[in-house]
Formats: sequence, structure tokens, C-alpha cells
Amino acid sequence: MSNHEPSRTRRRRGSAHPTLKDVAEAAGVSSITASRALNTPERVNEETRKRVLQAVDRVGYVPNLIAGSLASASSRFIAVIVPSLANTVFIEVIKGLQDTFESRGYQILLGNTDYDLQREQQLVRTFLGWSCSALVTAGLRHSEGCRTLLSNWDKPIMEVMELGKAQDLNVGLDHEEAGRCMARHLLERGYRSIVYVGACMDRDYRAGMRFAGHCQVLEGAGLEAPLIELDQLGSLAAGAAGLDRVREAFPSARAIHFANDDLATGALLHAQRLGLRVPVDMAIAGFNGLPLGQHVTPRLTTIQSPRETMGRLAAEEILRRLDGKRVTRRQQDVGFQLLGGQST
Amino acid sequence: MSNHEPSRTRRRRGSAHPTLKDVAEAAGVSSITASRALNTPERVNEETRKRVLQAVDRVGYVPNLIAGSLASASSRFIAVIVPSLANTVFIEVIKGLQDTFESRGYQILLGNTDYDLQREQQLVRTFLGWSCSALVTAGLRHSEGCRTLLSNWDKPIMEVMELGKAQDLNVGLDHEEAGRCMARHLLERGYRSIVYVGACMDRDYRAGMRFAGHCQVLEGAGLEAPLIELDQLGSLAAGAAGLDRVREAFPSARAIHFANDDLATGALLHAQRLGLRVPVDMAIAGFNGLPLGQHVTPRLTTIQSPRETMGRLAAEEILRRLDGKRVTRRQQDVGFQLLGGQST
DNA sequence: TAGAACTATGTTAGCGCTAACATGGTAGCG
DNA sequence: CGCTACCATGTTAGCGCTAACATAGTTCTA
Repeated sequence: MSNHEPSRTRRRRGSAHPTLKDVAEAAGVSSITASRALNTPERVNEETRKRVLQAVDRVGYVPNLIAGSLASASSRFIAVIVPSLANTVFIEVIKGLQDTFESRGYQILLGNTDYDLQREQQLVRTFLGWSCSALVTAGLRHSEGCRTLLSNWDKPIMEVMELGKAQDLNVGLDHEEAGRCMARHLLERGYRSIVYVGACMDRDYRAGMRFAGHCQVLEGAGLEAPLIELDQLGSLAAGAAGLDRVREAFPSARAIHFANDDLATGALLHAQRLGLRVPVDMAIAGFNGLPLGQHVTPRLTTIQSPRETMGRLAAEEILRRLDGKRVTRRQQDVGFQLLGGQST
Repeated sequence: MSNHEPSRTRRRRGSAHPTLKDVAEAAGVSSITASRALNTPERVNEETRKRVLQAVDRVGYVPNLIAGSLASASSRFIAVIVPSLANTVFIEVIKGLQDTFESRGYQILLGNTDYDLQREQQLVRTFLGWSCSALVTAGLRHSEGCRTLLSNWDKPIMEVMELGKAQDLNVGLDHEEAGRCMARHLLERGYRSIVYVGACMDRDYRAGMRFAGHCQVLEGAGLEAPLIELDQLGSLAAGAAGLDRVREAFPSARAIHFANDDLATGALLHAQRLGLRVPVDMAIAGFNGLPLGQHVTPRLTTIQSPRETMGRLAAEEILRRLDGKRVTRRQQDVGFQLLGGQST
């Protein structure tokens, strides 16, 4: 009764749920009017609109967004691809994106590459298949195939985190400069025997960029720039291990420049357990400006990166494009800030 | 040439991209065969399948998943609704879900309620509109309207985090019992003057459940169970403030049971800055078992909750249902574990 | 007051894909 | 050898919605 008559003999997966047609019948209008009442209310008489909205409630209509997307060839999905969910940094960027997009009625499709470019390419394919309105991806490094897929795509593409030669839009910061900045700070504080501790820099290549900046400055000062590379991306435990390895490999080291705050804080807490005085016996510096590092004693010297802001700015720039406005800035440098703590 | 003839006079949003029909023509088969070659390869002759796959590459076909979902009335989307992205706890649950679902070809649709039940209801509506294959939501508390929407829905519904009277499936732990467990531990260690520090327990009602358990034990022992409630959910800074407030309001307090590890660790680090000895002058306990608390000195006494496991188990149970298997367990208790540290 | 301009609603034709049914060919069986 | 069974492929008819065009009524303009 409440359901459509099956067409003669052929059965069809009838989805039981009320459709726009049911709403239209209940309101005594055509389905296109019901559609307009919901999507472009200003194009419908107020009286009619009210009748339609009542009908929606009465029949318990939930719009089929898939059908709508197919018909209109656009989905209000924003694809977001990050290399990891285990890293607070990406979570905060996602948060900035999500807050901005969700309030404008866009839905985020989250993809996690686990630092695998092939996986990224596969995700991009899938997301293109969902007719996303835009795509945000962390970083500028992609596989060949991924690049091809993206360059044949006609919607906004936003690459966040670092700055460089982007496909389309780009919001990020200069990691090499950040590395230089911290290295300069350490030199200014009088340290000469400085070790960089990275972690999986083939995957976390932004840490590699910071290391490159670090090296430039140290070499410019005529100093060695020794490196210890850990096999865990960023954790307190790995940081503790890093401190041990530095002390073993470079007994004369007086300062450690860590690739991120997790490592640095882990080392700092470990130093306390060992009875090492920070920074007297060993100076420790990080990168990211996580709350964690700002609550330990001594407070961690680090570089604050505006992650949530980065997500927000990226989202706003995309929204401008989606609203048909001309691009204001294809590339935006969100900058960073040295947080001088007591650990150096 | 590469495009469809527009139908007489009527123009149509022609999406430029190659469609399955183009692939089929290039491979010299009908489009349903091309569809089968991609989706149910075992139902197509190997030779034909190869021709189709070559054609896919040749024309640069990207499947339109929206059209596919509409036709098949199912989308391989899993809706996941959490109250916050700022809280590591939910991120880890999401990670467990994502790892399990992504490997099976499902895409997560992430929604963030900001602890607002109306917002949750709106998200549920939207997600139902996307014909999700299943819905996962954090917690058992929902608005009336949300409950109605869910009960009229015919796909798996999974409620995670706490245990109780669920709509459908339920994976979580007993927060009241966790609260009792920690309270008992504190009593066993000899503490008698114990303050609970919560934060926004109207929103983080699971912390309220733990507080309830805490109260039961203390009252059972004939003790008072004073409460300090903070207005920030969980941060190191709020924990530090919490310690100050306890010392001011309850100078005789000898132990603090914090609602979570962020607060507890913040208090612990703050205690060190103040020169308070933990646990001699003040014992501190938390909840969650975050790595953070396990790397400070003294190591934090807390309760380990298996968050990623919770996500994984939830996903696996849903997948069983989606694979048509009979429900094994509608409700699963993932349990928890007291991590005795040196802070009590 | 004719006709342009605008408003409110309706009709038609798909969006790109797949479920359901149909068809022809090849084994398999007693 | 006529039968069923199965395999590989094709034809048809939508899934539920909205863009494009159409139509009738109303207001504005010169």
C-alpha cells in the first residue's frame, strides 16, 4: 500500500524508505517542487514550502543524497588524505578542515595512506569516484600515477603541510627554514656539539627537510652535523631511546635537535630519570609546539606550527573557489614561531 | 568525438569523464559485462576480463561510485560519529575502525558532534541519506529524534565506549566498575581523604559514571567523596588548575582521582613544579592509560582502556553482520586494566 | 494595454550504474 | 538424445533525484 506497484513482472530492490515522490504526493505538488522546497527554498512560495516541510515530517522522509549527487554530478564531499592518524599533527589539521567544512555542509572523506604513496594513489582514485568537490592531501610528494589522476581533475586540489611546487593550491610552512631557525637558536645559545635525531625520514620527509636546514646552518658555522635516525616515527619511548643512542654514539654531544616534540619530550623525561640536568648536561629541542612539551620542567624549546590554522586556511581557500570566487592566493605560508623554553 | 551526442535540443551536464559505456565499447562488450569484469570478476571469462581491464587503462576510466551506489542501493560507507576530535581517546577508536574497514574496502564517513545531541541527530540524518552500510556512534545517549531515526533503520548500528542498553550492537567497557576499581585501589593504598576531579561531566558523562562508581566505594567505606569539577574537558593546563583548586578547597586531601590522564598528568607535572612530592604529599590517579602518563616520573597510576581494540572489535562485529553471518555477540565487554604506577 | 520580465510550478529526460530477467552455447547425465 | 545444469553474455528497466526546458499567471513598463 505504502509502496510502489512493482512494474508488472519485474521485481526491483524497493528501498522501503519514502522518497521525494511520496513527499510530493503528500504535499500535493510535483516532485521537482518538493526538491526545490528543500534545496532552494527561496524559489518556492512560502505557503507551498511549508506544506512540503510538513509532508517531509509526516512521511519521515530522509533525502537520498546519493541520488541527488548523481543527478547534480557533485557530492559536497571533501576528500582528505593524510599519512597517519597516530600523529597529533595531522589530527589537528583535520580538525581545522572539519570545523570549517562541516559548518558549510560539506562532508569530509578521510583517507589514511600509512605513508604509502601507492595507497595514496588508490585513495585518490576512490575519492575521484565519489565526485568530491575538492581534495586535500598532506604533502607535495605523490606517485607518478597519482599526479596524473590529479592533473586530469577539474576540482580544487589543496596540498597542505609544506610549501613548494603544488598542483593547484598550497598552504603550509617552510620546513627547511624551520630547521635553520632552530639550528641558529642552538648556535646562539652557545652549543657547538649538536646532534640531530630523526625518525624514518624517508617517510617523514618533512623532518628530512628540517634536517637539511639544520645542516646548512651548522655547516655554515664550520661544524659537523651528525645524525641519529630512529626507526619509530614519534613517541616518548623512541625519544628516550634516542637520548641513549646519542650519548653512546656521541659522548661529547651537548645538544640534541629532535625531529619532533614527542621524541624531544620523551628524551627530556628520560634525562630526568637518568639524573641528567637539562640543559646543563644536555640541551634538548623539538618541533611542533605540542602542549605536552610546554608542561614539562624545564619547558621544551621548540617551534610552534599553526596546524589547526593551516587546516582552517586551507578550507577557507577551497570554499572561496567553490563559491566561484577568484583565487586569492594559490600559495599561503602560515609561518611558524620559535618557542624558547628552558630546555636549551 | 569522445563525447555523447546531446539529445536533440536538450543540453545536459556532460561530465567529460569516460564512463563504463566507453570502457565497454573499447573492449567490445556490453556495459554490464564491463561492470561484472570489475565488480564480480569470477563471473566473467578470463579473456574478456583482461580486455576490459586493458580498456579501463586505455580510456582512463574511474568508476563513478555514486552511480554504482544508487543502482545497488548500498554505498560501502561506514558512518562514524564521535563527540570530539580533540580527544586522543576517540582518535584511537577511529583508528581501530579505520584500519579494519579500509582493508575491506569500506570508507569511513566521520562526523563530530562537539558533544551536542542535536548535532548528532543531524549527522545521523545526513549519514542515513548516504545509504551507509553501518553506523558507529560513541556512547549510548542520544536525542529522542535520533533514537527514532536509528530504530527505523535496517542496517547494523554499533554503539561503542560504554556498556548498556544498546539499539543493536555494543562494544565497550564498564565505566562505573572502572571508577570502583580505582577507588578501591586508593583505599588499599591507605588513602582516606580522596577528591575526585571531573571535567564537564554533563558532556563527558562517562567520567560521571566513573565518579558514581568511585562514590559507591568510598561511601561503602564510610568516607566522604568530595568533587571538584573543571570547565575544560581534558588538558594538562586544566589538570594543573585542578590540583590548585583541590589544595585550596580541601587542604587535607591526600589523593586525587582524576577523570582522565591528561588532567592527572598535568597535575603531576604541576606538583613537581610546586615542589610537592608525589605520592608522599599527594597521590594522583588517572584514567585511560595514555603513553604520556607512563613516561613521567613517578609513573602515573591509571586504568588502561583498550581503545584501538575497541574500534577493531566493533568493526569486526559489523563486518560479520555485513557478510551475512549470524550475530555472535550483540554486546562485548572489552574490559580494562589497572596500571599501578608510582603516583599512588 | 501590449509585451517584457518575473514568479511559481510542472514535464521530460537523463546522471552512470547494476538487479533482474533473457538468451544461446556447452557440458553432464541417465 | 532429450533433459537439466551451468556458464558467459546481453537486454531492459529502473535506483531517486535534479538540470533543462516549458507553461501559466502576475506584475511591471513604456
